[in-house]
Amino acid sequence: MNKESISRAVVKRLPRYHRYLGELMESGVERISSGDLSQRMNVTASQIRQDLNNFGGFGQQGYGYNVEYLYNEIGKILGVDKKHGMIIIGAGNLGQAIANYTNFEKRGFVVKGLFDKNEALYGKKVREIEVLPMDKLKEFIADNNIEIAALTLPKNEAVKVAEEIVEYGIKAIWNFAHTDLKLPKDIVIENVHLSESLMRLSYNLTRNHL
Amino acid sequence: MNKESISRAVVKRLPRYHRYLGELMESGVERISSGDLSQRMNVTASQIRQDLNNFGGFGQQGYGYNVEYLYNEIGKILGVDKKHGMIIIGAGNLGQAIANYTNFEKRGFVVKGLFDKNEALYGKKVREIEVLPMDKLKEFIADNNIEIAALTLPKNEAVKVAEEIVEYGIKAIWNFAHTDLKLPKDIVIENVHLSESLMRLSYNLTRNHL
DNA sequence: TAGATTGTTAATCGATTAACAATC
DNA sequence: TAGATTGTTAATCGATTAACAATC
Repeated sequence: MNKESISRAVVKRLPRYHRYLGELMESGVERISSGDLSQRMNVTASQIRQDLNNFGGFGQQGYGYNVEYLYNEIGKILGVDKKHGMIIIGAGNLGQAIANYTNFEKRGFVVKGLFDKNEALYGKKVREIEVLPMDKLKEFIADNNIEIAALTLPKNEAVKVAEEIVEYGIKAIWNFAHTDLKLPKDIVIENVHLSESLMRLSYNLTRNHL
Repeated sequence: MNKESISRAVVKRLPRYHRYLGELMESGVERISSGDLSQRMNVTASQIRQDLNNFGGFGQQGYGYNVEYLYNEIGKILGVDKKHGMIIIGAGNLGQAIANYTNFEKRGFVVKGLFDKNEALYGKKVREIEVLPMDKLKEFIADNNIEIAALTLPKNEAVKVAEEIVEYGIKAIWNFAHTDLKLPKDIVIENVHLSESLMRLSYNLTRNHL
């Protein structure tokens, strides 16, 4: 029932608008024009207005945008107005880092479980979250209304585990493994490929200093 | 002295080509055509050929591309044929996760130091890397030929530390803090904004299930 | 040689920017 | 009301895809 799909480029920018608006709110700014925001964010005012108008007219001529209202509206578009149950599979440093990062919780992403195949970690707690064995995955996902799984484990394991948890009803995968997952197309996959990020940095570093 | 600059879109794809070619090499494949590679990577053959021809003609008509040769050439373009000295500032879970990830080392990114303001961590070692106090930064960067700093600390601290280390000669920043750094334009900044990534996931999850 | 596949030019598509009428 | 600034259409720019001659 969605009109027509929004371009990836626009979606990619939305969280950044959200962040800037949040900061403006914190510093007590009530209204902002696209021109003003464009300068702070280092983009064009035209782009801001075009982006927002994909979702509706949030501003008012002669006034600009109400910061708090726009923040909340973008929050709704991004789905951070609702709680999302999340688990982390792979309780190594990276998995623990994510489990510890309470800012995700503020945006509605609630880490409810941490899984690992290493028995030595069972019972260990990160904040209030206990490390559980992999054979508890099915039950846990069903019982705790888990939509999202962060995969912080080696690529071979990630591929297998991904297929498994999709069976169990996981709707979205936050993939930190260095591989592309092939899953049914209604499953949302968001990749965080750190080595690719580092290689882009390296490219720019190399080009800069010719 | 560089001809004309390569578009961001192309640069973004290069590491992924590199990864696929590496995997092909591992499985003993010697040559590959753009058509074949395009199917594996789920992109068009035309795009692959266009992308590669930004940097030169690496293929041969009627044959395709030699996998190992192309892998190495893209490696050179990305600068992973050379060693790059790196430090990590912020020795929390995320900093330690990166320090522990030996795959970066394989691609030439050598983590030489780990810094934190928390005295309790001094002397602690992650692999062979010792946690050092912040007031050793200047000396360490100069003495160890450090080009890259990964910033894995809270945003307020990240902003200050970034300015400081640029003074000390850091050339590129791998920024994990949830803020945009404003630095001289010859400094390379590669952002990894995990909460923005999670919000994009959330957007797609929300749109999917209307 | 004939077949395959590149390198590259041309055509298409999509995203960004500019411009301005609508309107608060 | 006059000034400011949006929402939106039109113009430009850039990136992707298609097509094909060159050539191994």
